[in-house]
Amino acid sequence: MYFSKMLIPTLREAPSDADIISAKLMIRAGMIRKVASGLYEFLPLGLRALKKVENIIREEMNAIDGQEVSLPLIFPKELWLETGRWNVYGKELFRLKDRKDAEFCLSPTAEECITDLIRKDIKSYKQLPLMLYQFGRKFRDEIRPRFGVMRSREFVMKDGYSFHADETDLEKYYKRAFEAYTNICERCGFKFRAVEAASGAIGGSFSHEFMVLAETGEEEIAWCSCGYGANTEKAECVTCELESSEKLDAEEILTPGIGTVEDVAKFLKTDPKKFIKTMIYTADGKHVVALVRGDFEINEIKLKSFLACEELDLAAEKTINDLTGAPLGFAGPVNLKEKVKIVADLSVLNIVNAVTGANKKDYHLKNVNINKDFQYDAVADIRKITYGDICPRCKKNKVSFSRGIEIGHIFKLGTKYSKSMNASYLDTNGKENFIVMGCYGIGLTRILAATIEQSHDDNGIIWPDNIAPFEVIIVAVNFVSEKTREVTEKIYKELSSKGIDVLIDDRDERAGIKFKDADLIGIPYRITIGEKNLAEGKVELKARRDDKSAVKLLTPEETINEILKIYGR
RNA sequence: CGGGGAGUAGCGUAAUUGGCUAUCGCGCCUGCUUUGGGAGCAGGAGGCUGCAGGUUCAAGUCCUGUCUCCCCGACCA
Repeated sequence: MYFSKMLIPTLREAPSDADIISAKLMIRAGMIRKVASGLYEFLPLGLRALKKVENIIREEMNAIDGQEVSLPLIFPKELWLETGRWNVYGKELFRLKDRKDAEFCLSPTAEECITDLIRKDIKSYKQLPLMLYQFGRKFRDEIRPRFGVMRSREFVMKDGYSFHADETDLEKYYKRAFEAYTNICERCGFKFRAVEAASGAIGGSFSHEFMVLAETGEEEIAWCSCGYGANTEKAECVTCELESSEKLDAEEILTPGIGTVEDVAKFLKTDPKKFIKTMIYTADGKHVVALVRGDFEINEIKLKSFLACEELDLAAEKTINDLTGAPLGFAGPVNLKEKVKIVADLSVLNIVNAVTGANKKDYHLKNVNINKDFQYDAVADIRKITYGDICPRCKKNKVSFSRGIEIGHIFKLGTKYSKSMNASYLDTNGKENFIVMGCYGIGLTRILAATIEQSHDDNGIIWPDNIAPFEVIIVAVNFVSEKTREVTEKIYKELSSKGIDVLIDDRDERAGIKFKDADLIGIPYRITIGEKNLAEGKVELKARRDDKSAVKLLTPEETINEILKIYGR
């Protein structure tokens, strides 16, 4: 492939609205262009890299008996009503109408469609297990698209769905899928971690996220050297130790205009750990009180999943007034139980002589004790894990935190979709059972961005060997020279015949420009052919990841062999 | 959804209290000279200043509306 014939519009400067390094570099390298907020065009170089990723994923999916299919991008509302997700999915769902006013949505994921497909064609245990997957555009109307292709409104994803006779078989397959995802991450050259995760709008009992470790990641993960790892949305929290002091009698204290835990603690010269923080929520229209220790925070995702509600929001100030009889900042659990459901976090169970709001303007209570001064309806792990927390698995080490980019997410769905959509099969006894499902997603466009976040320098992208748009770039310093041309063509032909993707920079440009562009677009290996070295029968070979000094002077034959060895061809 | 900022050539940008033919760099085209880490000289093409109204002798600049983009916030009682 000749550089001069390809559309690779590199830029010296990134557009001013590009917000992270990977977006800047992808645009500067001529891989993508922005069309509108969260919408991008893929140019030849970008698409080539995307296809490399696609092939790796395809190989791994085929290796776990996946079969590739292609589902529509537009789904009818009816399917989404069956599972209730037409309403649950909310504003993120792109909706549209046809000329007859029938409603549709653009695919953000395809559980409904695939379940509809198999319920029509799977009737017997003999047809199970089965795994179908596809590569496709996905659409999500993000609140705030940003970070280039990392959080865009249209993106490319591989989504796979497996179907099983029972949980045991799903369990077995889930492990294989986990391995396949691990392989994909390794083949893409990622530093990554697979962690337990909350399953969100997809649902199901259990899920793992594959996180590429990067400071710019939007997700936070908690992990321990014992092997435990979880998204902080999901990470379990251990119970706090019981305090042994004697329980005193509750007492009202004046705290004029002081509402936040921090301020009251300072005012009373006590520790936020002695506080029971009272958070009032509205869950699907009903009020709920959540209690948590003063120095901790409520994990709304845990709370939401505990309450099994669809919408959860902090209550409006007026609601707080009506419910507690006091303004924001003075709510407490005492005398609230009759009015509202109270869910206590594990962390409040063992506080003795706690401080809480008094449900009275400018007053707090001290020496409040659970079961003595107030009751609760339920207790659950509903707080956010935080610095200093002990690992919930080994219960020995303190957990560590890292930031990550979620590139893949696999779920044990169980019968969530097969039940609501009535997808069943007959077992060996002729008895009808719901099909047990798993689902496996991975974002291809996000993989590209994540790769660049993890692998770049001041000069540009540094592609890992496996997903580079080209594996080798030949910089012909002076392509007009007969000799240069001859050697270039020879190396090109030899490498191409072995399936190596080679880009020849044949442009009539100065060497400096060619080197800068080669570095910017990040091709892993560069062969430089110049007349001085050629007079000695030599060409240069340099890996993009090495610095300038690591150049090898080799004969064309040696160079070819070296490349073939690197790529194992 | 709330608050703030910004839209000028493919990219990055300038334009004083409203004032002359809308600036400069990169990129692009032509020619000459150069030729191993973003060359030099000369010449050239490219703009409905986001869009629609308004104020004015005069609008990139002021006003109104609208669209788009970016940033921050989205509540820890």
